[in-house]
Amino acid sequence: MMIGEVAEKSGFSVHTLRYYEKIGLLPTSHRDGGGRRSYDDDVLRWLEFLSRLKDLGMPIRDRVLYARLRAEGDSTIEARRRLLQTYRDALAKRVISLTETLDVLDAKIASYDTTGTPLKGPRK
Amino acid sequence: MMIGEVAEKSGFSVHTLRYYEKIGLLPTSHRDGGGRRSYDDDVLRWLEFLSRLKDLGMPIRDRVLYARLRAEGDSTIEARRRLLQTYRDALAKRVISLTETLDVLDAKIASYDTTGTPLKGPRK
DNA sequence: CTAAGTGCTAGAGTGTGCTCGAGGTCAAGC
DNA sequence: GCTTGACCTCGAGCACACTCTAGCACTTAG
Repeated sequence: MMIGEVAEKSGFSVHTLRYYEKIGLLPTSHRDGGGRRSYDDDVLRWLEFLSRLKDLGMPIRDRVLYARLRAEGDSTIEARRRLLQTYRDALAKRVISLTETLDVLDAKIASYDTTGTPLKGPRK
Repeated sequence: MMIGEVAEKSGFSVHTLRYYEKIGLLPTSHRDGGGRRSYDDDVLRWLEFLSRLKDLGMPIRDRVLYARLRAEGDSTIEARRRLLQTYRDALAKRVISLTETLDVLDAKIASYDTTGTPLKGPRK
């Protein structure tokens, strides 16, 4: 696969993929005869996982750290586990908080719908 | 209340509060004799709500828009409702997606924890 | 009376995470 | 053999949301 296809399948732009490689989120690409990057399917699973880490709010420097540990092999499994555990716990809290926010919004929207005036009691 | 107290109670910095006023997230403050901003308790509830909007990912532009509509009074209730509804729906999807991510992380962490079969599992 | 503390403005600076542009190479179809 | 389009590098630029600085004014405790 060339970079354009990876971009299309992963949802990251070509620019972003090259940027990710530069900062160490993606391993140094294998190149074809013409110097172009050549990828195999594994990269798509890795990008999907990276995308989840990004989405849950892991900053890029920790994603890079995780990628570096991963590249170092099995000896870093414990470090990776601890890193993921930290973000997992934060995420669990965040899901709870966002669920509360969802309730707050629903209440607010309901107050707009029923009374036409926010934060007042129920209509008689 | 002066700005420092609002900062302490709301969790926003003094700098941020002045910035929020400048861009229209907070109404133009009343000033005391010495030209200092003076707030009443309402501002804390408003800041808490703004904080939720921020937390759910509403960009500052739309928070400003919401604040502007709110300042314009009851005639904008329908517009505000629509705005909140949009973000509520996105948030509902996001909560689902983050819950999935939580499962993904838990599975991954569990695979790291299985010391029984040393690392023959999927290595993403 | 004075020093510490808090406040003020305008505007510049910062960190994050991309995003884009200039100027070029390379492979394939017509 | 030329055009088209995807790729390359390097580095600058951008959007967002603050965050901080300089230089000054005001208030309050001792």
